[in-house]
Order: sequence, then structure tokens, then C-alpha cells
Amino acid sequence: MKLTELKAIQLAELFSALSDASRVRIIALLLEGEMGVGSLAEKLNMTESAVSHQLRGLRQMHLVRARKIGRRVFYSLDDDHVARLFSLGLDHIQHG
Amino acid sequence: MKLTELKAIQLAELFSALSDASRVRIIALLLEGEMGVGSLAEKLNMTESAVSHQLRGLRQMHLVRARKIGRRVFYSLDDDHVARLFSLGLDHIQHG
DNA sequence: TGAATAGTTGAGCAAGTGTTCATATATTAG
DNA sequence: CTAATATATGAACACTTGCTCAACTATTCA
Repeated sequence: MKLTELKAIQLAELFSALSDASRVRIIALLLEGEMGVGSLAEKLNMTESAVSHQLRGLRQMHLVRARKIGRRVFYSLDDDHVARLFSLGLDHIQHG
Repeated sequence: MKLTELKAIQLAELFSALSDASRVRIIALLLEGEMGVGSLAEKLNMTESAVSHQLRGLRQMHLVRARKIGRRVFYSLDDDHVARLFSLGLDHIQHG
């Protein structure tokens, strides 16, 4: 494996985006479909501010995308890599 | 996706293990085969101490395993999940 | 228009992380 | 035995991160 320093940094940033339990739980909820910030906050028992801060990071890493309708913003997973990373990660921690 | 808080934490810990460029580069080198701490340090241009500290975390997450021969310790990837997470991550950052 | 609602943003701070440096352990050589 | 080699470890410190709180924007409702 030959890996440029740039790609090492980008890979680390990608995994960083999934390296927090709150963000993991956000992803898990979005696996079921799109959801607004308030609903996420309620289900996660977090403030909307905290959720919004986390969504910002996920957006910047292109893991989620936002769709604005009126004053609501619905978030959903950006592409299927996210779900696959998620399920591969689950495999790893479940097995042994 | 129903996800217990425990599993969310464990997933986050797994991705945390890959959330640093030094560790990503260690993994990339180990994809080619096992390697000692000194060789890793040389190729990564890091001190042996820093590499050893990082390897400890990777060991604890079961991403690498150690094989001791004399006073040398050879590290290798623990299972294939690591390589798959790595290549899936590369897909994500490369595509767009 | 003004009040309420949904979400975003920046500052501030406590907690966590990665490195360096010094020291410690384990193994081998002489 | 002592000295050298390979790695591990703990403390310290700078840097980063995720939260709260307050203020802000944008939109809808009355």
C-alpha cells in the first residue's frame, strides 16, 4: 500500500467523522431515513445546538446531506459508503 | 438501525483508532506485511516511542497483533476487517 | 408588523489526544 | 557480570474536540 501523506490525512479525517458516539448514533438514525435536527435531538437526548454542530462536521465530510424545507432541515446519508463503513465496523466489534 | 449506546461507543472507538494520520500510515505499511517498530518508525519518520504509543492503541482495538521474536516485536494487521475498512475509506475520499 | 419556531453559529471551557523526553524492561553480545 | 539494542511506558505539555450558552438568521403564523 502506497499512500500519500495527503490521503492519509483525508482518510484520518473521514474516520474522525465517525469517531464519536453521538455522530455514530446520528448515522444510525439516518440509516432509517431522513430526519430533521429537532427529531434527531429528541431521539438522541441532545440539544439541537449540539446536534447541529455535529451535523456540520458530517456535512463537511460528505457523510450526510441537508435538504431544507421551510424552516426545517432534513438530513440524510450522503452516499452508500457510509452505510457500508458502518456495517463493516459493526462486524468487527460484534464478532470478536 | 437500532443501536445500543454500548455499541455506539464501541463503533466510535473503532473508528477513533483510524482517526489519526500516523495510525492510518501505520496500517498502510502493515497492509504489505508484518514490520518491526523500528522499521515503521524509520519509514514514517517518527520516533520509536511515538510509534510504540500508537501501536498500543491499535493493539487494544484488535486492529494489529504483535509477535515477539527476541527483542524485536513484529506487528501485523489483526484481521481482514481492517483492510476492508481501509479500502472502503479510500473509495469514499477518492470518488467525490 | 411582531412573536414563535427551526436551525445555525461563535465563544468559552472541560476533557481528551499525540507528541516528546526520560526512564524502565527485556533480550542479546561480549 | 556489563553494555548495547529494541521496545514499552509514564509524565508533561500543546493542541484538539464536544459540549453549553447566548446570540443570530430564516421562515411561518397571527
